[in-house]
Amino acid sequence: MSKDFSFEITHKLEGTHARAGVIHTPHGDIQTPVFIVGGTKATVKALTVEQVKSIGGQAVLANTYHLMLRPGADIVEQAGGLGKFMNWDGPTFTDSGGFQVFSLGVAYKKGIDAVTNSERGQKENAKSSNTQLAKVDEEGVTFRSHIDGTKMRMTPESSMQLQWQIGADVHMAFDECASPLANEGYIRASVARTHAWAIRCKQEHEKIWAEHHAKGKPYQSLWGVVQGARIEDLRRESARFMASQDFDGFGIGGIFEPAEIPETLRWVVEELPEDKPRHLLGMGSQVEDLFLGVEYGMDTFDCIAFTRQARNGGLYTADGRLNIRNAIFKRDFGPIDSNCDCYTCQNYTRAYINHLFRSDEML
RNA sequence: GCAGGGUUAGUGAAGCGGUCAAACACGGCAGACUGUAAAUCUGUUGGCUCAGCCUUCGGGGGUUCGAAUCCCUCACCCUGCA
Repeated sequence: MSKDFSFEITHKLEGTHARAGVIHTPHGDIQTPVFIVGGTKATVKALTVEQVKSIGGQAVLANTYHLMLRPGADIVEQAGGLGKFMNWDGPTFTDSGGFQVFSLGVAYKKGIDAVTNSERGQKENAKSSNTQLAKVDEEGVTFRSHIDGTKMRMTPESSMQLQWQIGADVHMAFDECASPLANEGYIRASVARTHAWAIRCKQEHEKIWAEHHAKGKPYQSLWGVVQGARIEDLRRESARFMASQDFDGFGIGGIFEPAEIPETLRWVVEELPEDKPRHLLGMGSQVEDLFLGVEYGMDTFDCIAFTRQARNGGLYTADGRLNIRNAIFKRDFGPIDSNCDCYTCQNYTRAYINHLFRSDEML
């Protein structure tokens, strides 16, 4: 069964783990390293697919959990798959829904900061959170829909089935993203569970692939997700384990403080095979983290931070970040970034964007 | 002309004798944003030489230990009746 999916490395940077390459998918090539654009609910918020393309977006990552709730994976399948559904003809990724186990579980109503070591996080963490929408057991996860409270169940097998229905080119294995504040015993048990789930994902994936192949449908790849928090032997063990399972690529999961990224990635990259792509899941809220990730051998990245920041007035320029809502931009009739040739910088002023944000205008 | 009601910080609006520099909302000023429960959330918002002090509740004058709150008066705005 030939798999219409491969990865080739075209360049390496001496003295680092950085490399450039190409991921070949049934929906076209992805030049790496690259940021995969967040399209959680089968839309890149506030952008048309043409706009995503015009700024260099090569691939879009959607979310299994969100699409399962709305509109339903079966509807996406009937529409002809994720790309067809959202009019994106390029490569697509789906996250497994594993992260929502975390964000609807221990991080529920606290935000991710609350489960990191940041000062603000510790303060937030002290707030009581007496309800969680997700509970983990060895077999899988029981959720309550954040939309209407319906009790639902997700397992490695069901995540695979849903992802095949949604039909992205890259699927993530169903994992548990443990809180970095959990005790070591919990984290070790969680990584063991993630490994057991990875085997089940792989088995289910092969089974579905055989069915699809028989019908002449294209391959959809499966990437294993490395966990292990900040514990070196666990991270290395997890990476070795995932490397042994014949996945098409790897996701690196977890929640990091920026300062912890280099060392953690180094542990993982030293254990992973060179010839397969590596995706950093939720790479951080700073643009600089992207460059750090490249240096430490990551090929693809995703993060919702930048689209969210943009929606809330946080804009990046060659000179750094600015908050376009600030009063100093009220009468600034220059472009956001004078060295940028994008549509917005070419046609609109800071004063106008400032006005749109202050007016809650959607443009 | 007569009779009622009203005038509170940038705006709207509570307060009706002390715990009032004055609730709340909006507006303003900033901040946050990690595999998106986020077009969301947080802080702050009279002044100052800032654990205290000063000036504010339409203007002026009273009562009281104490007034945004009670009384008199002036101004303006509404609503009825002539």
